[in-house]
Amino acid sequence: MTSPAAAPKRTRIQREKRELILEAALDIFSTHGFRGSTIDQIAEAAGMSKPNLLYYFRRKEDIHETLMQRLLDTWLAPLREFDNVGDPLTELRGYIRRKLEMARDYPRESRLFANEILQGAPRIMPMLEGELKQLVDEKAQVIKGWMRDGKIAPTDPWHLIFSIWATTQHYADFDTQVRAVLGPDRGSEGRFEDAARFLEHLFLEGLRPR
Amino acid sequence: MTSPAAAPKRTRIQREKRELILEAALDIFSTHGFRGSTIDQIAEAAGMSKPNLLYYFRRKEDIHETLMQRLLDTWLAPLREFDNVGDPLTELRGYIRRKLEMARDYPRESRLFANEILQGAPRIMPMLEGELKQLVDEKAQVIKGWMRDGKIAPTDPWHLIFSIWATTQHYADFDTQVRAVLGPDRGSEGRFEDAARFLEHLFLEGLRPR
DNA sequence: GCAAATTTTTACCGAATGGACAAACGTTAG
DNA sequence: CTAACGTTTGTCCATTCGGTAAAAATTTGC
Repeated sequence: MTSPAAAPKRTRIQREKRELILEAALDIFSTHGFRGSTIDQIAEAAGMSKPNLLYYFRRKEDIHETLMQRLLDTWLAPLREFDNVGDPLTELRGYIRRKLEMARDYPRESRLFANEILQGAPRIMPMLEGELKQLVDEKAQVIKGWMRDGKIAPTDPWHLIFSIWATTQHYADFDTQVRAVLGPDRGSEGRFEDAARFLEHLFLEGLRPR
Repeated sequence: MTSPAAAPKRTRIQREKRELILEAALDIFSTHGFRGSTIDQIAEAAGMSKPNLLYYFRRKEDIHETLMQRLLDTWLAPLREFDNVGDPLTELRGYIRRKLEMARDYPRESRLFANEILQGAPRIMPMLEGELKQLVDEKAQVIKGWMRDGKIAPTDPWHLIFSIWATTQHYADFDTQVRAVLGPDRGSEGRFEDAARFLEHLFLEGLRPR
């Protein structure tokens, strides 16, 4: 991305306050989107004045950009791990579970990403067409190999990956709807376990009775 | 919702221009969200001046509300249709296909809805907890019946419905990402058919080889 | 064809927003 | 202790935003 030529050399306070701001901004951006969020909102959530915040990040966009860069690093980690070693079905089950855990533990990151994509990915399109596509194509080949070897049913590996993303991230991005439909009876822990069990069944066995 | 006590009695021009505005607003709102969209943007997209637009809709929120009401009517239609008659697996396959067709034919509506949910559903929460929950609970019972009868594998009907929503709407909401990853080789028609074939396989057979 | 009703334009307003700037205040190294 | 540096605050500004008011232009019903 940006060349790390200029070393940032930050003070203790700068490091702490920047973290505070990013934490607050993640809250705000992930629920209101970039344009829907104001610097004032973020500043208030971070417990400081707007000019103070602007001392640490010169522009609103800088905050969003920093957040986005961090997000992408961690976001693709599960897919990178996803490897050829071990039993294919176990590997897939593990990937689904890790993605679901991320939706549970980092819902704001998921929503930040969803917002960006919904708006046409204006800031990360190059990354989607480059790094992401490359990674997905690579993993799709791994899956294709499994299919050729008869280890998993032959079908489209790209759409398989999409469907894993869709089903797991749904629990972060559409959390509001999921909660509203399920009602308050079942706490978030129970919801997570139910979802994990269901998705495992869906991806491994499908719905046709055996 | 709001009592239709006051008959709207609109002129021809009002009917036409309101449609024009709603059409333009759907474009804008679905990609920028409510707060991220401006009246000016919508007015320009509709080919008229801001004050002129405000002659037809007094407030920005009125446009969004009208759009939302229409959306919800058509959005749940496939789930309403989804009935007890006929073979369960056929019924499910039909529902998935209809939802996927909606994602293909009405992606803006899907994104409008996604935006609303992402932001915590501030304007439609009552509908989610009322009408939607009721409908889903009802259909979940139908599915449960099928499971009891051994017509489909026993699993969680609520999460089954979520997973159908997630996988199908993904092709509208994350279209940008899907296109970026698949590349330009395969046109939208091909993408749709691939997705339909894959989802049918996933939901009916799962991935374990037989 | 014309009066009444409807539609469009022009000009404007107050509030919110992203951001600049310098003065005041704290912290820290020597 | 103090000078240098880092941090915070108060004030201000230009722009954009949602929305209003009234005049001008157009359409419609008779």
